[in-house]
Amino acid sequence: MTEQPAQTTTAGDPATARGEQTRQLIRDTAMRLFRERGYAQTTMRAIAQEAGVAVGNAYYYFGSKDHLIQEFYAQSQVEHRAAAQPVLDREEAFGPRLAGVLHAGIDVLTPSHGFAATFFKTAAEPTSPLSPFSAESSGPRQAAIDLFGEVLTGSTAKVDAELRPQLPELLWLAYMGVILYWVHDRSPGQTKTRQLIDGAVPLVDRLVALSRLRVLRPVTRQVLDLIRTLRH
Amino acid sequence: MTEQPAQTTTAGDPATARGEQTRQLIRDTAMRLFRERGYAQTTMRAIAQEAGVAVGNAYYYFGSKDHLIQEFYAQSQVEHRAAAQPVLDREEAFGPRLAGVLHAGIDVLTPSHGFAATFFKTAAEPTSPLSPFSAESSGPRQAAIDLFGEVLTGSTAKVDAELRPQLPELLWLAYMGVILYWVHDRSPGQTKTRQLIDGAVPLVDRLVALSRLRVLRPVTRQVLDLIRTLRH
DNA sequence: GTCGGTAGTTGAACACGTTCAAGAAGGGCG
DNA sequence: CGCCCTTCTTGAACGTGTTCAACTACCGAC
Repeated sequence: MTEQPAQTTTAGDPATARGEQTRQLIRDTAMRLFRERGYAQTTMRAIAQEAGVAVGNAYYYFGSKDHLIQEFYAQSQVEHRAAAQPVLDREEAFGPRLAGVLHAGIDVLTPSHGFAATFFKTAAEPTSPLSPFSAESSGPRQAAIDLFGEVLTGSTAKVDAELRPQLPELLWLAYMGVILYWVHDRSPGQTKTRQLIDGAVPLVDRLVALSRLRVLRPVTRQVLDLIRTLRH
Repeated sequence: MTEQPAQTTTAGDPATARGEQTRQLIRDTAMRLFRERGYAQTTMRAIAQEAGVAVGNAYYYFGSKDHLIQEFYAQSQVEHRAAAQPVLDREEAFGPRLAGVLHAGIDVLTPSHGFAATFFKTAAEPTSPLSPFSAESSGPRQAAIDLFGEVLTGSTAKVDAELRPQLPELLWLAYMGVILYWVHDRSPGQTKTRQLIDGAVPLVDRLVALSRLRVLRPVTRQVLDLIRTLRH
């Protein structure tokens, strides 16, 4: 229950609902404390106190402590898109484009490695609205998938016609895998995740190129059929 | 802190420490309630009450509510091993052996799909001792990896010499992937997970066979090098 | 200007996981 | 039997996320 209010934010209405300021204040305070102390160590009481509001007020805007995470989620996606822009402008070949966008994603997340790691557990719960697969986060998810669509459309790569429509989502899935690795990555500066990207991208690149080969056509088909079956 | 006591259970000493009975009573009660009500809906107070002990007593044996999950974890692994035995006795080819063992794993987990799903989130947290990658669960993990080792050693498959030592762990990783899909699988009876297994196993089978081809040797090497780099 | 309704705000209260100081039970040893 | 030490057990108390009935602030309508 406890719906997010700002249904009014349908389109550009500058001075929207009265509480918009409070909403942002609470969100920003929460993000700051998460970064400073970590997710578990940040209490709702602390957020409310630092923001100068009552505890219940935070719950008026955000259904739960977990919902504050979704805010981080959306914010990161926007930053990722922005950080990817130079890469999309600069690179033309598929491989470098993909690598650049993946690196940009990790760049954006890196300052939050400490607390982001702990909260991705919540994202893993299927019933949670925070799951990257859930309906509730379909907005940021679609934006992310679209970003990988741009990786593809802007590139010079020739892709199998059947594979092409599926590929953006598959690349996004691979990105989720990279993030899963990154979350568990204890190497200093998460350098291993960087190695993962640099090592895996050429393989993906080659695999995509191979998908057009006549000999491999049946395999490509088989894989794509399986994927189509497994999608919900 | 709060170590699990029964260090004494090194080998077969039948009437071990005094509290062993209590320990099992609490564990069994917890498992029953988890199945009946789900993980989140089962309170520690309820477990204690149903087991007829004080709340604090449960914490004497299990460091936290999450630690009770690890018990489920270990128990499932043992059941999986047992359920896989007929398959390993019956099948000789790599593909059917792998498929059989994967299906056996899902068979064991199926009755707990409802609550297992919610608790796998805890397993996803890197800092948690419950993570399948953590040191604390290295016991069950190694047992699981060994099981996939048996899938391989007992089979007639010819495997690339360099790939062979890595393969059991890779198969286990794939199994983790299957479980991740299963956790999110909302299809009735989780039939899609079954389709995933039946669809993916032939592909894996073919891939393993291809790894021996001279033409693909460089790629195989490249992949294996990457994996070796990424292991912690 | 006042009235009414919506949007926003409050903080005490609840249920939960967890901790801990206190005690009980058991057993080896004189 | 009495002593001591380890193992086990207790339940009140703490801090947490969350709820909710009550209250206030604002704004349009008359």
